[in-house]
Amino acid sequence: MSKAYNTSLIEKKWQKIWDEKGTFYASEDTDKPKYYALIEFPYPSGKGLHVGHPRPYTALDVVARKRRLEGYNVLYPMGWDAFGLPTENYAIKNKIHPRIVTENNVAKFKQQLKSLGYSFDWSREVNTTDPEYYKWTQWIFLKLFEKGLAYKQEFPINWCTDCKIGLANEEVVNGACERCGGEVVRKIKNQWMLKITEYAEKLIKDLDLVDYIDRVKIQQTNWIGRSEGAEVDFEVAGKGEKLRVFTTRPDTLFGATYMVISPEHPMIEKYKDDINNMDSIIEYKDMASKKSDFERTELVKEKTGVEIDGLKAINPVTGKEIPIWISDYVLMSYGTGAIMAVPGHDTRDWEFAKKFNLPIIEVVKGGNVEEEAFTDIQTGEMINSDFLNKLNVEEAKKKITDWLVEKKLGERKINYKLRDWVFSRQRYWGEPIPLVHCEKCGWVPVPEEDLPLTLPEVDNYEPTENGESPIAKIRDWVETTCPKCGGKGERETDTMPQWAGSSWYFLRYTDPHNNEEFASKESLEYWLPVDWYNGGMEHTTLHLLYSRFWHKFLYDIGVVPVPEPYQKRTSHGMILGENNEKMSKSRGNVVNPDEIIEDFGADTLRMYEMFIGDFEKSVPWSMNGVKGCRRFLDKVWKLQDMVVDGDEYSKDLMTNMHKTIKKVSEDFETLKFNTAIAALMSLINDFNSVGKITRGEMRTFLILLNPVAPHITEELWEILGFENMISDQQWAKWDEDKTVDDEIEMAVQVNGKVRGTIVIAVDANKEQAKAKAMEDENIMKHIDGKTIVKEIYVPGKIFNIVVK
RNA sequence: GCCGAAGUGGUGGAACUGGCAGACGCGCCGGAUUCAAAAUCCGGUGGUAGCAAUACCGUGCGGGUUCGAGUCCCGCCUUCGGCACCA
Repeated sequence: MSKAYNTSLIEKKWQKIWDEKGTFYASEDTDKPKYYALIEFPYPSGKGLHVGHPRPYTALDVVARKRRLEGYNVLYPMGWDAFGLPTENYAIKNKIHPRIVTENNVAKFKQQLKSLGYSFDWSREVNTTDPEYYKWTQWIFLKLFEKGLAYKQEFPINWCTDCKIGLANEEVVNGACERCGGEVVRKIKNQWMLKITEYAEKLIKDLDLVDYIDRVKIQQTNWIGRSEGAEVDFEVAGKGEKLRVFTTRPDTLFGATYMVISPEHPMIEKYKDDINNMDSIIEYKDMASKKSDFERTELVKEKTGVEIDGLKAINPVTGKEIPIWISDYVLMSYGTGAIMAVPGHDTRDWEFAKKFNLPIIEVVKGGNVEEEAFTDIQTGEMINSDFLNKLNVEEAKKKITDWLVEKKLGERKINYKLRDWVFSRQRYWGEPIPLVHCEKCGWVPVPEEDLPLTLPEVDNYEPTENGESPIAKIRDWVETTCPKCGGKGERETDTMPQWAGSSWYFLRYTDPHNNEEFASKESLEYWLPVDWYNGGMEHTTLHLLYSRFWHKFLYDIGVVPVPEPYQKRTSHGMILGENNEKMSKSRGNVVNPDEIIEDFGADTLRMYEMFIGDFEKSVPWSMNGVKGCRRFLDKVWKLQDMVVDGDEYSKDLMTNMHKTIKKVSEDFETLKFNTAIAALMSLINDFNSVGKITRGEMRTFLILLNPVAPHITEELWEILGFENMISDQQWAKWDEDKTVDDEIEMAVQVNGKVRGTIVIAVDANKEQAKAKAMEDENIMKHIDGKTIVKEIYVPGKIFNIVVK
């Protein structure tokens, strides 16, 4: 009889062996094909590991372990994305240095991850807050600066009027400060920006080069939001000045009955002396400035706006004077900050025109513009549009654009929704931006040999009264000499956003201890691109896009060898509480992974998270489900008493063995971990009904289960005296011919309803199937007395008899 | 409001390319074992009717295409993720 299945003993034992032997270190053997598997490195929060973390980690651990058995040199690294707001806020509250907070959190996370038995190469651990790491984050920033992709621009931040600090969007709740409830307004700051828009086209086009799940590609494409259209100049009456708009519908120009500019548009300031209702304009501006962009979107159902009294524009094709309004639905950050309003054919303009009683002109026939805007571009025909009349929308677009270009009234233009990346934070816990401002030379980079520019010590991590980062108070750090002219200079006191360190960490993993370069050319050549990157859907538009941008930039300056960083991108669903709500302390539905490991073992937790449901969907936690997985592993443990001699598969189990190898092998590749495990469960049920298994069957079974449950399988491998360790073996192979049964059960339908089943050879023909079917009483009953009008026979699938 | 995704038994989910809906697990019911319980093992388990064979109904709702629809098409509803009213 076997010993009891003692999870904590077995799991600690193997974790120690793997650690000591360096079993999962990526080897230096570069003759082997490489495989680079990557998961999003965690933010080490003070709460410790969440049961959501192991889901993606286990999934790619399964892939990594399988790849090793398939003969690949695998890199599966782990690190810490450790700069960030929660740590900083914790530091402020508890007056502990964020570095110490980070160290503690990392230690806790690391211990927890180790207890799950992941095959990470811990020798390559990186930490974004380590000066030896952020030295290179700063270096990349300087390269961007050097190439003109970093620039300063005025950009609004969320400003809490009570705390007098800038807030992240997340900290603004219903227009109020999350911590003090104070009023939040938009305050303009001069900020560092990165020109991601310069890469907009490439970021869309090169999606063709990679294998991302469709919804990731779609979301990225939509986020970048390319649209073709035209910029058109409208003259401001009597001012000799042009007001430029972007439109995707230049064909509707004859229907433009008014203009709307953003409340922040510079024209307002410029012509303030000509504007008669400046008071109401300023009032409206103030109101708009109190809304975050998100609130402008969410709360503003009813259109609001104010007409500028004193300025008029001239429609360039009709020559008519039209009014100019301001409204917060027009944003300074998209297009030109001004629009031509065509209420007949744009829904927002229509609502606005109805509310303020502005004229609506129909220029595309097909709808009823008194009832609603007609926005169809497929079916309409131009009317009321002079030389465009009778054309369809597509033709009209082309003709008017040519006309505008010819008359120098406008030009073709491709616009993107994507905005440049605001790269400044007025915070302590981030990478210092390595620039010095000199009166004479302007912004000057810190020389490369002086990197890393490390964070100075401060007494207090709170931002200053005027919204500057706390490091602005450390005068002897701020005051320095200009690296260029040697004169007086001041350091930039803004730090980088959390996204910076995570935009290139996968490059550092390839050569994490390099002091000369962020990674050697050879390492990059060998390991890139990442073969499989899994992460959350919530990172699709920010992190994933930012890191692709940085990577493409590095490619363009010749320091990385491939144009795209990640060959394949997949995404996992969230794990919710048992009550189907997001896990959170306040909801009292948090599950602690340590307790699951303690009570059931790491293998059970790993297996449960893979079995819990569709990997790509969010799914509620279930304690009973955990028990079920433990029950399965108990059955696996008992198999050792059923093993009999024989390297071959027995006749009874032959087809099942080959089927299961195929199923598990394929499902692990396509994120269908749940059905792979279901197949292994079925197989063990078959083992139990046969009552004994050969060593050959057991061997294969352990190899198939190993990626999911590595500890118990290594232990059984050892107990049964198989050679070496499982991690030295080869992945199981299947024989396609042996995966199919000779005979199958086929459903027979009459008029599309199943009336019986027949057992026939897989390759039986229609006549044979029909003969069998006619033997079936119930089938005959439904055919009797009727005429057969059609027989549909799909070999191996179905036999359907249509009768009348 | 916009972008993306998803709705299947009591429950988590399965279902290849349009081909027996509910694999596998949980729960529940019955039985074995036990002084008893837990654990374990065996059997059953979508709904309605029927002793049964079987019949009808059934994949969010309403239509449609097809010999055949969870799967495809049109129109809705609900839930989740993301957001920058994107002209």
